[in-house]
Amino acid sequence: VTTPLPATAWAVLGLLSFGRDLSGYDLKKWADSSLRYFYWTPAASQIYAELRRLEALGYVTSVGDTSDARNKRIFRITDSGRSALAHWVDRLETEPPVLKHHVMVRVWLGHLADPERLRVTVAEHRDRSVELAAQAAASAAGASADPTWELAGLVNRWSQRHHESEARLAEELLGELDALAARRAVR
Amino acid sequence: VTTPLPATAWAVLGLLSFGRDLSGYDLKKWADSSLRYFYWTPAASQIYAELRRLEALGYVTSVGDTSDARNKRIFRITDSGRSALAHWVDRLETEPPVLKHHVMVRVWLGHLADPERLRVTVAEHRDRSVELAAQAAASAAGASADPTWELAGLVNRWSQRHHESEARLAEELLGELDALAARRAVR
DNA sequence: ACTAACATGTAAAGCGTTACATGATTTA
DNA sequence: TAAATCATGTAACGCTTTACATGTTAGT
Repeated sequence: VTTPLPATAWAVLGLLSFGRDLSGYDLKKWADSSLRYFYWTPAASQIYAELRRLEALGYVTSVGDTSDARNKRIFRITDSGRSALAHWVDRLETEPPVLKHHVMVRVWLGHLADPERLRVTVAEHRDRSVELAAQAAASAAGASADPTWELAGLVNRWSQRHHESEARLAEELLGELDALAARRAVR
Repeated sequence: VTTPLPATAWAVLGLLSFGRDLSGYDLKKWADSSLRYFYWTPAASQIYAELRRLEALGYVTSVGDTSDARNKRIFRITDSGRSALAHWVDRLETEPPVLKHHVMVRVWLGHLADPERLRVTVAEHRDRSVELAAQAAASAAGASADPTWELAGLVNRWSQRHHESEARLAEELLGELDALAARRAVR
């Protein structure tokens, strides 16, 4: 029986399952440039908190690092951690994706809004999506052929397409907003 | 200056901005069948909590209802509430959408997973997306021509397309998973 | 010597959920 | 009259963030 843990804990453990030993600081940076595109990026303080919890569970250990001593604590996943993570991944009841689309909430309340400002909000969302798609594409390009990374590469490409799709939907919405404004101007 | 409030509070207030006076119970039901597709549906207990907060701020009042007395408290948005909500909607700095895709986290960790189970997980996500798209389409169909509801209708159609896109991306991913399995079988 | 970046953490507070409690109303 | 649904709420807990504290190391 696997300890019930929030998905974020498994995600942090997952970052350590790709064969590299990393510090909390490194994990935060890596999360910002990978996890971010399809899941979320936890605050640094939370990463450290999760690492403490994972260590208490015996899922990670801090290894006395050879090279870069500094102040760093380098973490490594344990066999027990890898096994627990594999069980979590293999669970068939998966939580549905969480989507909280603050932009769409505003559009939905558009009857209270200035149409021009609404337009700007949606256009900014489109631009943000284009940017995210490009970043995810860059991540995907840097993928290795190593079988450990093949699935991660698939997810990178999925992320790219997801954000491209968001941009496209935003663009369509802009068109509809304009059409609606035109109809209202006629009246 | 508008009181800083979580987006969920504005969403609840927003539900009351369409001209209907509703109880907490009704708000929960309506959120489940509309807000859900592009934002999120708060727990019933949170809706009641937000209503109390909104009432304390003077953004809603409970109106002595004529017809259906029961135990119900019917809430109505105040002028002050409508004005505060309009200011929030018109803010230009919009929080980016929050996406936590638990399915993709699992695919990303696919090197630890049973490929067949991974396939099932993705297929279930695709089916769920198809279902959500259909429900959002049903919501969109029931939209009125009333200008107050025009934007809401746009968001309904956006939601439909969004979930259709999710289904399509999942389908593509399934194809890539199969291709990957085939390549591995050859080796 | 100074600044920026590295690196780890604590404390407080807010958001949100689940589980539970309570009672009224409708339907069989 | 029993069950289902309506209807509102409380309590406890967990997740997550922000703001802050602290010290180190690298570059200029």
